[in-house]
Amino acid sequence: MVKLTDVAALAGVSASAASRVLSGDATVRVSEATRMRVLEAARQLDYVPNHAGRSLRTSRSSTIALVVPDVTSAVFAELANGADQEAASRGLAIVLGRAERVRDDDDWLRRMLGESRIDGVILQVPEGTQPEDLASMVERETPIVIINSLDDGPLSTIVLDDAAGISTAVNHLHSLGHERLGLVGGLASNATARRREAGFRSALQASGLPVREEWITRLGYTGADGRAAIELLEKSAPLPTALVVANLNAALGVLAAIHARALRVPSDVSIVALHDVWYADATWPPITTVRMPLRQLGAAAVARVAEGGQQVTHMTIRSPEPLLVIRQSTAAPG
Amino acid sequence: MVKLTDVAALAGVSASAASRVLSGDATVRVSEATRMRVLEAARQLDYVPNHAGRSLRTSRSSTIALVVPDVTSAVFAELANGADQEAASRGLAIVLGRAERVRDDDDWLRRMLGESRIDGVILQVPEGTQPEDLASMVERETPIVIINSLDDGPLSTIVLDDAAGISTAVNHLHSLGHERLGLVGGLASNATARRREAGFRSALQASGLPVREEWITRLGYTGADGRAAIELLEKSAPLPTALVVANLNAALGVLAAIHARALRVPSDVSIVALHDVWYADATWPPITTVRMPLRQLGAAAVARVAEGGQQVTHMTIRSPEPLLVIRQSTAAPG
DNA sequence: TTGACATGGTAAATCGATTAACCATATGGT
DNA sequence: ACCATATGGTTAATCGATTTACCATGTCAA
Repeated sequence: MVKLTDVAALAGVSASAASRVLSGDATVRVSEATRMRVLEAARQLDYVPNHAGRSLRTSRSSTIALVVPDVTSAVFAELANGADQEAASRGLAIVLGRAERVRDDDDWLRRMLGESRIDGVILQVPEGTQPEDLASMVERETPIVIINSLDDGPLSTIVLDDAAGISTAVNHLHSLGHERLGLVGGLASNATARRREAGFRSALQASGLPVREEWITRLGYTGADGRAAIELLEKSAPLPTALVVANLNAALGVLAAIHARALRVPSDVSIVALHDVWYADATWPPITTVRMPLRQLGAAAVARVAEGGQQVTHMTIRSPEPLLVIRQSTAAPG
Repeated sequence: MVKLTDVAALAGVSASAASRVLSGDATVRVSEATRMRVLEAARQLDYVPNHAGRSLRTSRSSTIALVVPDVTSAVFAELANGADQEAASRGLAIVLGRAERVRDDDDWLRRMLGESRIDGVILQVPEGTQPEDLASMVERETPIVIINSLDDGPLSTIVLDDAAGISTAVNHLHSLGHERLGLVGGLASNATARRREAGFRSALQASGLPVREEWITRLGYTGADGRAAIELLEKSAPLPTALVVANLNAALGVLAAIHARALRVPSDVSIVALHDVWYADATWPPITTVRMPLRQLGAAAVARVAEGGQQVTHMTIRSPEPLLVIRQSTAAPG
């Protein structure tokens, strides 16, 4: 590997001068000619600074960890794209971590931090994690931001405007003429799920519709949870004419369970799900969804971590607004 | 952060001695008492070696990159689990890379290698990548293994036994009484897709069934590709009574397209898809799949990269054998 | 008693990049 | 003419861990 001294030698300057030129140090004092020779030498030798050397000296790794419960959740793709882009524009690298490993005691995150491989962390905690579970992270001086889950507490947080998303879904159904709406929600222990449920309730009230407790389930976000939700709702017949599903994965299960009962979507039941993901368009019928500003969430999280800062902030991403993507799972009732 | 000299000081030895003790150097010569003092000091101070320091000195980062075209493909989850586990047992870290970034010219991989942040690479190339596209990686001294795609060429490869997987699917359908089988395959430019198609042809022949070219599509692995495949097959009516779908994502599209035509699964058409993923169980009907040894593939890839070695090897993971997971998308014809 | 070897360590160099602290020469103002 | 200040650099220290090359003592055999 070619190193800084090789570049300096070729350019006929000291390593020190080369370093300052290459890092774009504004306070550097070199003649334009020298500058050019250094840059040209670096280009010619295809110089890439050694990360260990730089990182050791500066004690910064220019790397932040993005830790999510499930990388394979399609919701994650857009989040990661936003994060990537923001990181690239700041010269940061992102390493992906899978939150499972943060829970077991092999304790990936703590090791990465201890080894100084990571300057900061964006953490989406798994469903059901309580603020107390994060206590051990609070003392660290490392910037941490919790996304998409808690919206207060001793760590900085960034969340989506879940209530607005659900409200968009409710308004769509109401404008189609539905008056009997149910919610297939996440676990009550989950802060996101609570925000979505609160949004559901207030959207119904705003529309002058009744809130029927027996039409609200809180079983979780997986496909199996969605299926179970239909079983549960069935017990308190009659079913609502439309369902807001708080997560697209659950919506797959909901759809399957409805098919299994030989009901039709949307003629018997309309469905709107939160989060717009490729397979919303690959089901039958394709599912109407509400698209959330996940890309912006990712970018904001990187920005927040990169800027470090000691004070704890709580932020909600409201822009762009939740976008209704109408497909074929919603129609007028009856 | 506590460093080696802190530990050494507390234990009353030199940094040199502490280093050897902590790294478990077999050739070290220290008294048992000293050893214990060092270990105890490290424990007490909660010492974690600084990665940059170590990496700079040893010029190894103990990190390998796992680069896949789509982290959000559920197929990836198991692969990553196998890789993680093997890596952990070897004291290696894995960073996830998204292959999109390897293609654009910001050239993540080359930077990571240039910066010496990575000792080796496990690379799943995107559909349609040709051996020539990888030429620039060949010269590198860094260990690279290509997984799940090419099965020969100048770089080491590891693949699944795709033919055996497809064969398992064909045998299942044949044993149910199907004789008119179609294949919804991947792009012809894709090596995996070619292996699957070859497996399909030879399995049909082995079963004494005819190969009908008009029942073989090669449109790709996405949900939309699956939908398009049905449109294409439709033109050469009559449809086969059963379809082997080379990828579960495409199977979602196939299922949707079949529903859209008011045909029934499995009574009109049976479907088996390759790869067993959560949403196979969340569709209607739940899809019969063939589960492949992805975990073993991930582990083998890590092992191969970790062992470095200069000679190029080509390997196929055949164990455990492809496993048929019967759900409700397959039944006897008619 | 002396040389050889084992025992239990230590000192110092090294990896590559950054940066604080200098230094020589030129230029300008008074 | 001479001090002050630019200009255009260079030297050397430093980050933390590893590793090569040593160095005291102690022990044992001849």
